Amino acid sequence: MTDRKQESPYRNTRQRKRIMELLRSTDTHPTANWVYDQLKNEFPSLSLGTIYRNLNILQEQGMLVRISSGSTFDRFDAVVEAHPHFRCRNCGKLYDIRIPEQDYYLQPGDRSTGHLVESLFIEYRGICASCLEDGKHLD
Amino acid sequence: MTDRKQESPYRNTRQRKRIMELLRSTDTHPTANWVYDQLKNEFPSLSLGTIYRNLNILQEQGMLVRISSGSTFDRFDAVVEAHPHFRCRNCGKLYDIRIPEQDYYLQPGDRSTGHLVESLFIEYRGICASCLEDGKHLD
DNA sequence: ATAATTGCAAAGGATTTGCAATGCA
DNA sequence: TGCATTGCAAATCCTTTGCAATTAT
Repeated sequence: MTDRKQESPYRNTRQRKRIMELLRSTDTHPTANWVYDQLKNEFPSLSLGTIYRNLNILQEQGMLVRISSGSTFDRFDAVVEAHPHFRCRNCGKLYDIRIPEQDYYLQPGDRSTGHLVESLFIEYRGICASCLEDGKHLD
Repeated sequence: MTDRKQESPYRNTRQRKRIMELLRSTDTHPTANWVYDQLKNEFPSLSLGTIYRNLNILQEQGMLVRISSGSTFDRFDAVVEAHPHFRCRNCGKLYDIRIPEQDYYLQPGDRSTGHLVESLFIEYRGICASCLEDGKHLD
């Protein structure tokens, strides 16, 4: 492995740095608007557009993950490693679930996490058979 | 078990019936707009509002499931039973994965489904510990 | 008949974008 | 200095909603 300098066109602005720090400091899966509220005192002329642009860039860089929150606004998570979430259908909160991998598949009715599991949603992500076939993913 | 008549305030309009039929006839997890496009010839004065209202009602009735599609528009699935999905990061398509429950846990790199698995997203849904505690979910 | 449902159009809320000014590298 | 980034405001996109007319039960 040769070590070569990573050429990234991205810059490290104060705004971007603080957005990332903020997301790393919490496990509440904030919304873009929450991030904006937290930082607008620090940057009086901050705009929501800047928040969104940065969240998208940071996601592109793999620094954070976008969690689409059923039909309303998105949430962002600085914990990139795969881990299960729990969403409460009553209050809407989104929790991290930290359990060993072999215990990932909790059954409906399970309360071992303190939360009452009613249903499970699983989504794999990657490259589909069709795109693999014609190498379209190399575009 | 006494059998009593189910009192539902809902009506069975032609529009709702066709929306449901359409969703049952496909496994492409259509968007609201796709449904609208399919039906507007059949109902020349159909409106998107009607589609959305019906999708919400059908979801309420448990006839279909809303799948929030990372940051863009939602998709709907008439297969209500829990089953894993696969989302292609290249073409954006959403696939059903039909495998036995004990095989749910595919590892990154797995190609047993034909698709290349890169990551796994797991979300449980139910009532969180805090809501359970104060019975808030009974509201 | 009564109340759910429709079509229409306008409102809403989250996110994106064009552009001139700004500030990292 | 050059170009990514910012702030601002307007634009977009998906979804919801108010209202009067229609229709299922």
